[in-house]
Amino acid sequence: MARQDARVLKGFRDYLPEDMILRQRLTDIFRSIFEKHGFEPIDTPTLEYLDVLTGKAGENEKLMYHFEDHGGRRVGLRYDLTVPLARFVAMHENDVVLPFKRYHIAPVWRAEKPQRGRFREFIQCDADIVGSSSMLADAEGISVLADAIHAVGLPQAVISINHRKLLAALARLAGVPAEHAGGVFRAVDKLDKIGADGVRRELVDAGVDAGSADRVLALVTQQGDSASLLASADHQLADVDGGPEAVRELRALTRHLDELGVAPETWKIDLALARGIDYYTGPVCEARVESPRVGSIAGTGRYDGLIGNFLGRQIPATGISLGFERILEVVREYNLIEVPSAVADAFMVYLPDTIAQASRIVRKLRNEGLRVDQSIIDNKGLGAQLKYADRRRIPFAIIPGAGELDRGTVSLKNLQSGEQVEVSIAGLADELRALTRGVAPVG
RNA sequence: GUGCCUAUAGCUCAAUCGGUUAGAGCGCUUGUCUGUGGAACAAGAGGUUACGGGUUCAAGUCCCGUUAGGCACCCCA
Repeated sequence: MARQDARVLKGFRDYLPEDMILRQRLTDIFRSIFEKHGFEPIDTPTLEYLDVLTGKAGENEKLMYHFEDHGGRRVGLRYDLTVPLARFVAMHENDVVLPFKRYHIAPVWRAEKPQRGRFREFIQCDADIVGSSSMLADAEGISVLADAIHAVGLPQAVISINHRKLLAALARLAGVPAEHAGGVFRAVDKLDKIGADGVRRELVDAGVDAGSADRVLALVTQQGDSASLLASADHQLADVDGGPEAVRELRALTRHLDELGVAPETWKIDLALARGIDYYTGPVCEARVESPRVGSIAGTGRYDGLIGNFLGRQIPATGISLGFERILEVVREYNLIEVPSAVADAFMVYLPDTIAQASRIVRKLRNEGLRVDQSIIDNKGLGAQLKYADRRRIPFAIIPGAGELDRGTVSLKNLQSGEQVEVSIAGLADELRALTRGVAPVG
């Protein structure tokens, strides 16, 4: 018989139990941080009308999975969680309380070329605040970001903060015409990657004259601590449209960060930070790690125009996106999160004479909240069953020997050390709880 | 989507200039060993050399295409 090919699509992956245990642990950490900040969960369909996803512009359509469904509708798999949020708020305006704080942990799809930390199906972890113009909202997002970095223990993660309007004002000051502002953002954002000369070349290629390009570069590469950068921007932009407002907002934001207890050494103002997404309108922020080279691991930004596309009137919004897959790459590289070796706490061995009593003990342990795998290997000896449990990396085996049961006990074997003790059946649950504490899952 | 690199057993890798039946370690199965696993020893299974085509007396090795992975673009998490 011809065998069906077993294969998966490029950029799509299976997850083994050991993968999923770690992935679930990481989403548990993020969920708990989101909820600690008062964000509430929502979900939306994976499939949306294509025009909802692409909006009027339709420019990301190339990277989107889209097709015609059986009813002839043009549909697409969601490309991010932000556009669905905008549609969600517009449709449920009467059911949500503004400012609306929601988090959303769910897969999205992009038809990109896969690389390390880049997949075609991947999890996004977003938290957004809709309906607040206050810099408190932006500060809240950065606080989530800082907590997430801290909780995972990411080494040397740096949070850079800038403001889209500040960058636009600097470009205006340098003499760049407004229609080239987008090109300036894209070019400047690559500064640490391609260097000043590379950015200059890219600016000129985009149609910016050489003098303006040099002035832009000089302005965004000013050095100094956050306060002095803001002071000098304030001075330079005093008469530039949008400049004073941007500086005022960034000052408010950084003050709130301080009030929220976000450690000052975890973030810095970076006038060259732009971020690619074109719908950002206010403060933007990005976290990067140097190693492994997976690029940006999280970003935040204010996007006051997006939701209005669905509502017909403007609603301000700001949000954060944690780069789940890339953070996971860093976690694996540095072994940052210790996860239980198996889901089960203990493995109940099958012995032909004591199966009934063993099953009753298993039921009792499960009712007490312990995770117990009962052996289904009834044709092999004790040795083979211990080996099976150990290969599953279950930490303990319970051996319900007839002699022990007569004494009201079982043997409890630590499969790592080989140590074995006789434990009373009445005290077994407490004993197991004590022994497995510390590697229990979050929440 | 574009360009470059890579693909040999479950894993990590070897195979001279294109030359006989593609090897090794680890892992796996079985036995020594039917209430006590991991060690040791012995035996064994496992390969259309990613897939498809071509050149050649002869292809894992050279050429073309496809698929998948990596890197750089693009874009982004």
